[in-house]
This record gives sequence, structure tokens and C-alpha cells, in this order.
Amino acid sequence: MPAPIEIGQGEDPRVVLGRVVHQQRIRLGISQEDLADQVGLDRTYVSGIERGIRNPTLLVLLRLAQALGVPAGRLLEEKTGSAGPQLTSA
Amino acid sequence: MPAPIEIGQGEDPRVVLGRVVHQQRIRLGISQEDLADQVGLDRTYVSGIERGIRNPTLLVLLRLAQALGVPAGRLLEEKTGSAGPQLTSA
DNA sequence: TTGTGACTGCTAGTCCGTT
DNA sequence: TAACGGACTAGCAGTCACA
Repeated sequence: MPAPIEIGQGEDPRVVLGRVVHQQRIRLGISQEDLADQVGLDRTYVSGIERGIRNPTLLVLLRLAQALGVPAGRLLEEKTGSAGPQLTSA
Repeated sequence: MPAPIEIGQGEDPRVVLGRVVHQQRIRLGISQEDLADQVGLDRTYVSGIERGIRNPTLLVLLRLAQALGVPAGRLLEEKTGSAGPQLTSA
């Protein structure tokens, strides 16, 4: 049972970022290691980001956005979740 | 820094960020010191960001965006430049 | 009012592993 | 496949004196 994705605004930005990264990665159907490889980061570091315990830099955020195929700003906004783009089939 | 992974953009993202921060700050008509004070950062650190020699973290970027009164994503996009940024003058 | 070099403390980010 | 930990190095956060 996948935890219901809630959107908190006073929430820790690192956790929010982690959720977005996770969602986008799953959407691409790739593993943390695959993503880490594409971004040029360590696999454990990507894991930390998704868990919201890391505080990545501007450069890393940008590379992450690129690898995930989303606009950089997307990583800081979290527009997904409720009434999300159900992403038909695939 | 690990594998650079060229970002088609060309220009250094730090410089781009610096330009956006500078523009927004000027738009607010405040000094670097005023901004630094609002963000809770040192004056010289803000200076470094505007000059594009700093690589701030997620948390710093967010505080900066808040103080500048712009959505966080705005700092990573640079929609300014050409076509008028239709900012509904306050 | 801002730019700059140098500095210290801490963490961003890596690499090894186990669960 | 991913969470999690320890130990490590590179680099950022944050500050200062001075231009």
C-alpha cells in the first residue's frame, strides 16, 4: 500500500524534494542506481535525497532535474499529488 | 564534483542564479545588506551568490526565494532576458 | 554599498559494507 | 531493489578585514 502523498507547505523542503524526485524517478521506471548513474551521483546519496535527509546544492539539483526530464523549478514546487496527472497506461 | 554531465544551457547555472537574484533584489530596491538581513545570511555571502561564485544548497535557495518574494522555482529558470517578463509591477 | 581573499566548522557527496 | 550505517574527502556555509 503506497503511502498517500500529502502536500504539506510547512513541511521540510528536503522531504518535499525527496518526494518529487521519487515520483519522477518511478514515473521513468528506473532504479535509484540508474538515476544516480545518469546524474553522476553516488547511489547512496540519491537514496538520501529521496528520503529527505540530504540538502543538495544548486548544481546537483539542476543535474537531477535534467536526468528526471523535468524543469528545474519543478523540483521545488511539488505540483503533483492531489488530482495528479494519472499518467495513463505506459 | 563528479561527472559534469553537460547541461545544454551553456552558461554556468551559478551565474544565471546570481543574475536572477540581482535583478529581483534591484526590483525590490534594496541593498545586498538588506537582503542578507532578511534572508538571515551574511552580506558577503549574498554578494558571492550574485557574482555567481557560490553554489548554495536547497535550503539557502528557498530562504532566498522567500525573501525575494518569488516562487522558489523562479530562481532556477531565468525566464527573464528577452520577451518582457510581464511582472505586474507592484 | 559592494567586491574579494582567506579562513574555520560542518556537511555535501563518495565508497565501503550489511540488512 | 532499496534502506541504512561508518569512514572518508571535497566543498559549502558562514564570517572577517580590507579595498
